[in-house]
Amino acid sequence: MAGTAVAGTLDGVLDSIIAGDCIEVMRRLPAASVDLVFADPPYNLQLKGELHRPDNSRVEGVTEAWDRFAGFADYDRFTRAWLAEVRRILKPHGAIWVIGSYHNIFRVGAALQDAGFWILNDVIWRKANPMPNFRGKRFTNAHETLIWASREEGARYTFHYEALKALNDGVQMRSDWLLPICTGHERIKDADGQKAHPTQKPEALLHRVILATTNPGDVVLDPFFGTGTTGAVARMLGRHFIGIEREPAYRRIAEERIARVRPFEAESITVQGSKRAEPRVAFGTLVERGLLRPGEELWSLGGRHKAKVRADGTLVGRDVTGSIHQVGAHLEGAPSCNGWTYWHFRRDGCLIPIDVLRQQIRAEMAATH
Amino acid sequence: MAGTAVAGTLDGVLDSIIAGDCIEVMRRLPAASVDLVFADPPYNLQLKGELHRPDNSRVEGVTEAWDRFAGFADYDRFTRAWLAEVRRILKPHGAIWVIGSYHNIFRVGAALQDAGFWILNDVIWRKANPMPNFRGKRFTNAHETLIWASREEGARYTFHYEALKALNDGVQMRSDWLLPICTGHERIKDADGQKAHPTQKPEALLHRVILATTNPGDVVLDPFFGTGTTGAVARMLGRHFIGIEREPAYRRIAEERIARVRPFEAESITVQGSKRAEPRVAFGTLVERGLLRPGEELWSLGGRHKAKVRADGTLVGRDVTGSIHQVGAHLEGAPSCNGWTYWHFRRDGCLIPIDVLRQQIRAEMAATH
DNA sequence: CAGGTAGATGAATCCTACA
DNA sequence: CTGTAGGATTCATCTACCT
Repeated sequence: MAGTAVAGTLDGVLDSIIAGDCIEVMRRLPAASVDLVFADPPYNLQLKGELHRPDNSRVEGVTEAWDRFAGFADYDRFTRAWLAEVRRILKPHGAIWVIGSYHNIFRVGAALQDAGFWILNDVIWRKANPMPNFRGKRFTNAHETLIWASREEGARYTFHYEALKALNDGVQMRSDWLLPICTGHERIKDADGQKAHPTQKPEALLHRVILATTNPGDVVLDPFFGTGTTGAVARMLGRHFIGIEREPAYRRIAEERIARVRPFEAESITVQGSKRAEPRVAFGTLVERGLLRPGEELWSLGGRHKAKVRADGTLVGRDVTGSIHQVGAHLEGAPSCNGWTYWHFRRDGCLIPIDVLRQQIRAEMAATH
Repeated sequence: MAGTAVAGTLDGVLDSIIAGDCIEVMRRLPAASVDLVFADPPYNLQLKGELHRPDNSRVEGVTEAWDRFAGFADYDRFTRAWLAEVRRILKPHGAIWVIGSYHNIFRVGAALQDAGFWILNDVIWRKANPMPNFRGKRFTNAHETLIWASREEGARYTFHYEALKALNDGVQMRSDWLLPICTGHERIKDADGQKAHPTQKPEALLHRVILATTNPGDVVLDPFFGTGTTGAVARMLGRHFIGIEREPAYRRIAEERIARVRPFEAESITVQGSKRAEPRVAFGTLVERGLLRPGEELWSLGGRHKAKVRADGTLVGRDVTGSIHQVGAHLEGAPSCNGWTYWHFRRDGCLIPIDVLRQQIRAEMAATH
């Protein structure tokens, strides 16, 4: 399946994985020959020591040599070099997607703009099940960023607006996508049962990208092919792919994986819409949005108890502080308490359950789903 | 309310709006004097076919290609200049938030890193009610990006982890925040009923930023103050603010707006505390005070291991002697161990964590304080 | 087989006071 | 400054195994 580059045409490399460094390989590919590039470059994570979960198990970080750079300047040189080759081999109406995290995406985005690409959207992959922040020192890093750009300003590009709208229950697809990370059977393991690649992307992500921004028969090139998610999904969806990958182990896995793919089957499969029953609303949200004021008093069901709202969404009652549920339970001497129906706020002399405010927020959220 | 900068201290500018260009104004402010900077810089770039310089003057009479290059270079110079001043006036343990869209955020992020700031998170503001993409040519641009960065790698920074967790109904706050855009009564209109500022940010967004990353009494500076959302929320939450704004019309609106703000009472802005902040209690204290007797046996979590208390507050286990943490870690073969939750003592046939005794000591300490 | 529980794991820039 | 040691810290999901 490994192919050889041929000047002028893509004969011999279509639907194959080319061995080698992506910059050198792309140099041998003909100009203006590729419809879409999907790139998942090294993130330059700069991990220092070890990290342990609260249960003392060790977190397996990305320690591979391919993610090590001397510094930002080194990383920038690398980025600008591969982007220049991408721009050369892209057709005039072609486009690029790049995925990254805060470690690298700002540098990639600036380099894209400097190279003359024209950003069409940045898209947020919201991870349904991200790894938590174990030490409680930052926000859960729960997303990654994709940039979608055309070859230059004003260039035509492919975008299947209606298909994406259909995929999104009939409303316009937004720039934030909720998708689970790649786990379970989809995650490729090696002979030892260890993950074969540290950063395998979910097929659902590539499904959406390729469906939205290519036509059947188009050529999709991935310069950091890894275990071949891009190739597998391209093949499923009836697109051609070209993979470039340095590591023989990754190439072998990708080849076997793609050989098992049955094209067109995916098109008949309805997409997975992860529907949540009732979106959870934090009580703190009511405070943040000004529906309740910090310092405002809430009355219990029956009016026997009072508590004061704090800015972080906790309550202060007599001798007790905590969530609306905790404070309610404590004041009632009950094992548990539904704070949403227990607590009431006063408006125009009437006591109104705070659950009314939750319904209001849910209505807004439903509009965005 | 407009203040005058004073070398060495912030006297005279605290809780005021300074007129002028933010770079020049910051130059007159003392170094290492500000706890937090929140910046909503101009996006600047090629909106509706017009090109603006950072000072908002129109760029005219240049070719498009030259324009674009000049545009980015100009914007970068401007960005790096104001970031350099921010870095100078920030306290060593201070931090910065910047908000932007794909037009500018990649350049800002790269400039932050180049200036030596250390990115802690990028945070996605998911707009509950974004403007749809009317032409159906792209994804609905439904988010903006914020970058949170400390002054340099390894610097301490303020983060009220527990408060944010409380605000999010007891689970860790993620990096994607769903909040409505600024509309309705919150949106400030001018005499004509037109919106007074094109990009007024919602107070809920600032509420979360300021609550999470400052302490009451801290100084929050906003170099692109606009109609003063940062100042209004800072005042509500018992923080000081410094605004910098060029446009007299915006300054006037902001002053009136902030004058109307009623700060929340002090009790309501104290947030859920962290265990880290509680006074340290030595295990030996429990022995000294007779809560545990020398020679008494402790059982591990799960009951598999035993150890004996010594008079000096160390433990003796199988083949090991040391602190409650060291002995626990050794017996479990773990890199570390919290002895307070690991070890249990026996009372009336029940195993009780020794942490209960620590709570008892802390309560006594609080009462006598 | 259904149902419940325990264990594993994911692109991570993940501590800090005190000697 | 560095080194040492106290002790604080996790969510959603999938697999394996047990009753």
